Amino acid sequence: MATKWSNSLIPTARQAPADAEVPSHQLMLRAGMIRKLGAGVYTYLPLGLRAIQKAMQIIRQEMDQAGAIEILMPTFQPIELWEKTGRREAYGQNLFVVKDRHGREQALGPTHEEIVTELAGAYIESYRDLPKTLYQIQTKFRDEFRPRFGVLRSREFQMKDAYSFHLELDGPGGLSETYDKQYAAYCRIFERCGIPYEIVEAEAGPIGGNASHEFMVPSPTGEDFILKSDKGNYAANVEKCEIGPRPRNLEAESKGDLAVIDTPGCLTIEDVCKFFKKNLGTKLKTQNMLKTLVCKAGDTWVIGVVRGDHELNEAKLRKAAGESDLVMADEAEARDAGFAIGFVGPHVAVGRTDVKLFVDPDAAQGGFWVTGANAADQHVKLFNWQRDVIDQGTLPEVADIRNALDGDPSPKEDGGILQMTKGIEIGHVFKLCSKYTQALNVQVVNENNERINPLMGCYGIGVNRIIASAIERDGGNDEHGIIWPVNIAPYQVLITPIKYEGEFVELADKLATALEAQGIDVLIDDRQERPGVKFKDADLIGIPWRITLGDKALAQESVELKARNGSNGPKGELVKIDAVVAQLVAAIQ
RNA sequence: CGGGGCGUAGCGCAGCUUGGUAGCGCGCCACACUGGGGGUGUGGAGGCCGCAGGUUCAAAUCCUGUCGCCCCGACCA
Repeated sequence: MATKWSNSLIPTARQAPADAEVPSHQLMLRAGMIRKLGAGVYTYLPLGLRAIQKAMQIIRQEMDQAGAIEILMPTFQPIELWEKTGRREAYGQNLFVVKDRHGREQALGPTHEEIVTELAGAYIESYRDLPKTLYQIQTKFRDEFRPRFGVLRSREFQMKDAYSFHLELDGPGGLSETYDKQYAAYCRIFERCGIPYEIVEAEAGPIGGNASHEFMVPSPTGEDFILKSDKGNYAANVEKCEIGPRPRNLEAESKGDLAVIDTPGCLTIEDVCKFFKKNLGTKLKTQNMLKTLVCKAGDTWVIGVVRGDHELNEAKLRKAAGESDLVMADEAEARDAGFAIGFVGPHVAVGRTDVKLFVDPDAAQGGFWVTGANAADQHVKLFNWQRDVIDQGTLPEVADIRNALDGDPSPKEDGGILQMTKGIEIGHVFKLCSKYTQALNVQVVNENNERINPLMGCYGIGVNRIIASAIERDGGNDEHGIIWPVNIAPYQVLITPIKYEGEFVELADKLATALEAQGIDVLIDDRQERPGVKFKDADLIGIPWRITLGDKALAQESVELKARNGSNGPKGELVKIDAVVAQLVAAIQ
């Protein structure tokens, strides 16, 4: 049976709440798809639910096609598992932890690596059981520090997550094979959903290579930064993006003597620049300063130096230093170890055997650097690498350790230039290898009866984000409302009788029944509203095809057919009643 | 976590400075007119002014606390 508008719950609104900033959020609220219950928590009303279910159905079909098997794991998870893998710490505040009546802590799952690995440990015992790919679609919880943009960053959301288990990385049945299958399935899913996407390299983790990819919808409202070479042969997210070779010159001569300047309370680069302008009358640019960041790996201090206007990339520094456990140093601890946090300069490394010094090429230059004086409330100017560090017996290592920026050279070394855009992450595929099977001591026996940790892959899709991205995408909305891709639209056809009475009732029902017999879902606007109201609402909720029933067309035994995306003209077209079903079937399938 | 702001009807907002019986637009209900792009009129309903204390004859308004929400920043999927 076709849905009658009056029987559904579609609370459209003329105005969006003031706190809805981005188009998808505003339109989902105005179209009556969702209702906010609290920060980052939404009820899905009928239209929202239908859209999400359409996306889920496509995902299911493609997962099944790719050989994955659906299961459903608990949201409510023993905290011990999270402690064993170290992710309680790693997730930190983003992990929801609840106590039961006995005071035991449980996590509300933000993802399910621990749970699925435990499951595999219980039932997958032999290489004969491999490979195996399990997936689920369910609710995840993340205590986002700052939920925003409606459904794009919420605290409770729908995710498809798949996990695969393998004996080997390569070859038949290997992790790479399944990874490629999932990758291909993702492409089909997003194509069927009708959303434009780009695939970028993401931070790969322990085994390197192309071990992780993110699927991004290009959009100014995205929160992830993507860099693409203008040669079209490289794309990566900002955490991952390497930068091509850049000139360096550590040996440049100084332009004057090192001078200490009192800079009371100037803890940041910005502070120092303001101080120079205000108190010294000198215009100091951030790019003429050196930012010296103190990190720690085990007992070793690792200092990363980047230009004042650049950002340190921790993952790059970690790789350059060869220290997998490198993190930003605790401030108090660093102070105790002799680092004047806020006033650190690269020459702090001089004479210290417990410090490794790394410098980004853009910072490894001559010039008149202003940087910390390694004493509280003091900076120095005219810092010079050769004189103040190298001649003092410390050799800094030059390495790419900063985040890439628009205009940087491509790592492909083909003259390409990186360009920065923003995107919404809708999918992520990742080779986990044995991280979790080791942590949770899951083993299988191989052909030689040896016990080994199976390799894992994980593959996630943000279902809500598919819906929001479909609206955010180019052509996904206009000044009147949403424009759905046909495959994830809440309904494919909206029948709008100008008057819902008499022969129009019968005609609407007849067309709806005929369309539904062809597998097309239909919403009938049976409300006793003025035509203008119905048309405005139709545009707002964005159903791809609208059949308008009115006297004018009926006099010619016709109806009006209009595509929401304008593909059959701004006013649509007149179609004979007998022909409209066939025409829609052809257009939709 | 730092800075800023906001909580008054379903939504958008005014009222607060200078305390004196709570207002506007949209939406909602009834009736009439109207009837192909949010129409018009008349009449209505709807608020513990986030919550708790305090000051006062009197608090939406002033004070204190608290909770919630939002924005910017730092942090992070």
